[in-house]
Amino acid sequence: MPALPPAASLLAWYDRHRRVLPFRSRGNRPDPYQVWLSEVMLQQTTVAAVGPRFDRFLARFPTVEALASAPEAAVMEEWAGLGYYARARNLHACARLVAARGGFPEDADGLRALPGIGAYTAAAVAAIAFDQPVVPVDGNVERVVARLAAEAAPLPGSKPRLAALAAGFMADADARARPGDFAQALFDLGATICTPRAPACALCPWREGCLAQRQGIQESLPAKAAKRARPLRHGMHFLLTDAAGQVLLRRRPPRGLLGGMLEIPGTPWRDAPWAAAEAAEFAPVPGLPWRRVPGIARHGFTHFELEMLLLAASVPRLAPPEGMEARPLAEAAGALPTVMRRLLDLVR
DNA sequence: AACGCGGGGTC
DNA sequence: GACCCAGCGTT
Repeated sequence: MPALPPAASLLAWYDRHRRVLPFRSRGNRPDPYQVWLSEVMLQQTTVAAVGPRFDRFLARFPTVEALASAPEAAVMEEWAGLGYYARARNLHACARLVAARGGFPEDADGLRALPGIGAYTAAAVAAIAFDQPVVPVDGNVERVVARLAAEAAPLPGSKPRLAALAAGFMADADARARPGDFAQALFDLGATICTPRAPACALCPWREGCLAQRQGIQESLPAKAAKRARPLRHGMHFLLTDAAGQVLLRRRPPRGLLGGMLEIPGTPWRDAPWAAAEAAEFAPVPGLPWRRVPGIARHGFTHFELEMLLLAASVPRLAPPEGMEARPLAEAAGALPTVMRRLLDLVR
């Protein structure tokens, strides 16, 4: 293992340059509920996207007990637009377990056993909320450590080695004295100095100890395995409204893509485009005179691109079939995932 | 170990 | 466009 630079240099930099963030406590002791909630929201989600949503979520569910006693549909609706909806389902399940046991476990192993909490989140909550001497390893930390050590092996294969290197920081007494600050200092360094492109090495408190910077290869690290191309899929959807301005929505199956979220009824998403005639069998109400809404709604998912066409019809009064519900069109967007909002954009 | 799982910011 | 983000659960 190469020598790691001193934690004291990073902590001194952090004390001068730390970011002020909505979900980061100011001086007072952090609330474990708020730390946990922010860490789950921040999984694969940018700080800018989480900021306003964290405040809104906290206003609606101020404590873990309030979240535990809420209906799951209310939690899913509050999460709408944030993506990775399994997070919301696991968040709710986790809140119930924590409320039942009277509080969060205070060590990483105990946290790791809860739904939606993996190695990263367990370490982050343990360090930030409970001062446990652990180093959470997220994308920022992987990048910082890969550069410090000039680790040439590509991700994700190099994950175990980078995690082992990061864990080595807790041998430094200065890091061990302030585990929460040290973790957040690593995040801030990765977000503002040791960035994926064009890192600001001239401003880095660890410049002297960075092997990649010394070799001039920092911009090429961490190496990553090539990704597969995303295929294009097609769908046709049915916007059924009534005279009272209600729109017909359907609840998706509880697991899988957009699991548990509301949607605008439609065909399955497949490789080949749909013709209106063959899509008709998927219409929520048979025999209506569907008319094509001009335009194509496009949306990108993690592993495929989607193009959707929209058909519209109206009835005097909606009578939702089993598994569906009617909502005022004006408020439907707030309850729908972004991919479905793209369809509503077509009728505006 | 590989894959499924959203959406948006940024260059 | 391509990359990446305070990753997790399943297989």
